[in-house]
Amino acid sequence: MSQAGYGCLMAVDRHHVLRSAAALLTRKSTATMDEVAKAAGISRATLHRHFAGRDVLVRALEALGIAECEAALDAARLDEGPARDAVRRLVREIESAAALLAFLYTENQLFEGEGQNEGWARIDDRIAALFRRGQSNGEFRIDLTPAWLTEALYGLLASGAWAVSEGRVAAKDFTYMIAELLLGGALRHPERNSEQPREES
Amino acid sequence: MSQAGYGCLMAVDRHHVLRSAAALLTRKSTATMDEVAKAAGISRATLHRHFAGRDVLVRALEALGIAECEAALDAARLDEGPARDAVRRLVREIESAAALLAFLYTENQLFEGEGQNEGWARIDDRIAALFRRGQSNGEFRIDLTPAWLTEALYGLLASGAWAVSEGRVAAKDFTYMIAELLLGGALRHPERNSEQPREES
DNA sequence: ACACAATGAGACGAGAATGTCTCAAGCGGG
DNA sequence: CCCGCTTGAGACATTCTCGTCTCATTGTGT
Repeated sequence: MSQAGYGCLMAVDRHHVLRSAAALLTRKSTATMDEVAKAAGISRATLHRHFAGRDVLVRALEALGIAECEAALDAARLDEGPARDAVRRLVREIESAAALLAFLYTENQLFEGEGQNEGWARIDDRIAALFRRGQSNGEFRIDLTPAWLTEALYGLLASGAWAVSEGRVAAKDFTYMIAELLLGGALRHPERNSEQPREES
Repeated sequence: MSQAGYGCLMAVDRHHVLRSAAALLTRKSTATMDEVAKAAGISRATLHRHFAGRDVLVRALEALGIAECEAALDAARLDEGPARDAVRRLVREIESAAALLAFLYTENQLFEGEGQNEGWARIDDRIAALFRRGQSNGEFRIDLTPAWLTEALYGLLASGAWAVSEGRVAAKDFTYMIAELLLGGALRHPERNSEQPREES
């Protein structure tokens, strides 16, 4: 039983369903199971065969988001080089998961008592450690706590994802705007060379 | 008919109900009308007598949020003095409405087609104009668009409100952390005197 | 004391979403 | 070719929330 071999028999693969669900729920967090099924191109019955209920689906999305986040954290090599560059790498690596993150970030408000997945605590710790490293370095200011900087990063990712999805900012500017605002803020700093508009490849 | 005279007869005042609803819906955006009523200390029947339906309640909350936002914008005197100080005044004035704003900010994602209240457009314009003024001034960097800075302010307000409500950051640091991160970013700037931790009275 | 307005409690049906079930059809492998 | 697995479509009961209704109670002003 249970699709042990990921062969060709599985016409609908969990991953494709999850991606579709993430894309839909990001835009409309109250979407029906029927809408989720239609968005994935499968029937509601099949959706239920793979995810026994809405909460199971959301938990699976949470696991996906955590996995993508940790993959981004690994790829960003947070403990190498200047902390500011690590932050830029992190934002770039996490961009593709930002919409899903935005959904989960607001959805977590609903879990209230149930206690959230411990994966988030691990991710929080790794990001906070990066900011702490930057503070020890002397790169980052010490009057903003690592916890708040982590929280602010989440907020900016969510804002950026929404702003992009509604066309208020260009998708190509996503990484640059988030990273530069988080690092440098809105103020102009004459002595820093933060004036090249895009070009971050 | 219909309580034309806002006298002493109104035992339950709309404002108290709206504040309770805002506080509850900020934490649990899918709260039931029954939960909203209990949170306000009234019965569901009475709640329905004042707000004919859930959408009416949300619209009233939206109107309240817009009103508080515009009051904060007025009180902050955005066009006086340096733009950076105007931003600090704005964050301070808007702090009391931040939780409500956070709820409405995410709720607006659901309105999809219906077109959002024009009040938000006015508020967006006023805030964006502040950032534009700072850019013309030379105070703010020009590689971050006013639209994105406005969006980022919303995101940071929401993050801050949630972080405070969950105890991840201290409520007394709310204004300082949001304003300073938005203005100065995470990087340390040796030549600027941004190192006094609190003290913003 | 009386009348009236507002509230609280609860019943009731409508509607939507969910979870489960059955049955027919498609499709690949033995 | 036939078998078995998976899917799609739909029916069905259940649950939840909503909106409306009624009725008893409270409290206030005259």
